[in-house]
Amino acid sequence: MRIQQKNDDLILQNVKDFNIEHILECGQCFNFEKIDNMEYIVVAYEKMLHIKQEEDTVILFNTSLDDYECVWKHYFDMDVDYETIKQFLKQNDEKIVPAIEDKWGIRILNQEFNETLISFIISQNKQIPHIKKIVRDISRKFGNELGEYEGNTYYSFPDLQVLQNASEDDFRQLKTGFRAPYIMDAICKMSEGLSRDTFDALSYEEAVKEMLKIKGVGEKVANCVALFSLGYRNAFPVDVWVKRVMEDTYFGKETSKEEIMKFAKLKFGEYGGYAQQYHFYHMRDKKNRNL
DNA sequence: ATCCAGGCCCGAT
DNA sequence: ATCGGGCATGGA
Repeated sequence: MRIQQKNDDLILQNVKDFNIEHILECGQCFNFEKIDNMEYIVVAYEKMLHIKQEEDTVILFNTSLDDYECVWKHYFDMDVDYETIKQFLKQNDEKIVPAIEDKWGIRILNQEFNETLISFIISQNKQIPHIKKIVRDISRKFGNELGEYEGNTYYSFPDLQVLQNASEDDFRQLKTGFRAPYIMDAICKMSEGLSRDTFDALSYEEAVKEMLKIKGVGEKVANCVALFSLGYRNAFPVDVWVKRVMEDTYFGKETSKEEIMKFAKLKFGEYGGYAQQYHFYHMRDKKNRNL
C-alpha cells in the first residue's frame, strides 16, 4: 500500500482486502451514512471522515497523515493481514469459502468502547436502520458538532462526562424503550471506572464476564463489544441469524447457541470473529437481495 | 393487521 | 440448567 497526501486529501493506493461498503454495511457499526456508491461519511473518535473508494484506491478527504496514523489506521484495522486470515479460514473449512469470496473486503473495526457498548445494548430486538437512527439521535442531542456535508451536520457520540448528565427519561425520549434503564446501568458502570483500559489485562472469558455484570448485556451483546471494540477476534456473537446460518451450514438441525459457540471455538479458534462476520453479512445480504 | 427485528430479564419448572 | 412470556418501537 502507498500513502500519498494530495492537497488536503489522503490517498491510499494499492489497498488490499478492503471494501468500504463491506466494512460499513456488514452490521458491526452504526455511526455512518452512505452518500453515494462506495462513498460514505463515518463518525468515530470525535472525528468525521469523508471516505471514498475506487477499485483499490481509497480517498480520505480532508485528512492529514497524522489523523490517519493516530485514528483511522487502527480504526480500520490496517495493521492486520487479512490475506493470512482468509487463507487460514478457507483451508480449514471449505464451507466458509463462498461467504469469504462474496464479502472479501470486510475488516473488523476497532471502535470506541462506550459507543459500541451502548450501541449494541440498543441493538437488541431492533433492525439496523433503527439502531443507526437512535445512535445518530443520541449523537445529535448530546455529542459535539464535527462538521457538515451537503447540508447535513454530523455529531460525535457523546463522551462519558456528557452521558453522566443524561437521564433515563432522556433515553426514553430517544426511543430506546425498555433499553433505557440498561443504558443507565452501563453509564453507571462506566462512571465506576469501566473503560477500554479495564480490558487490557483481561482474557476473552474474563472480559465477557465483566460485561455480563451490566444489566441488559447478555452473551450476544458482550461478544459484539468484545469483537468490534476490544479486539478479541475470537469472540463469536450468536444472534438469530448466525444461529440459522450455522445450523444450515454445519449442523443440518436445530442447535443451541452454547453448542454453536463451542463448535466455533474448535473450528475457527482465534479467528472466530472474522468467520462469524463473513457468514453473517453474506447470509443477510443474500436474503435482502432475494426477498 | 400481525409478526418480527444482530436479545435479555424474570419467573416457573 | 432450561423454557416461555413480556418488553418499546417501527417497518414490512
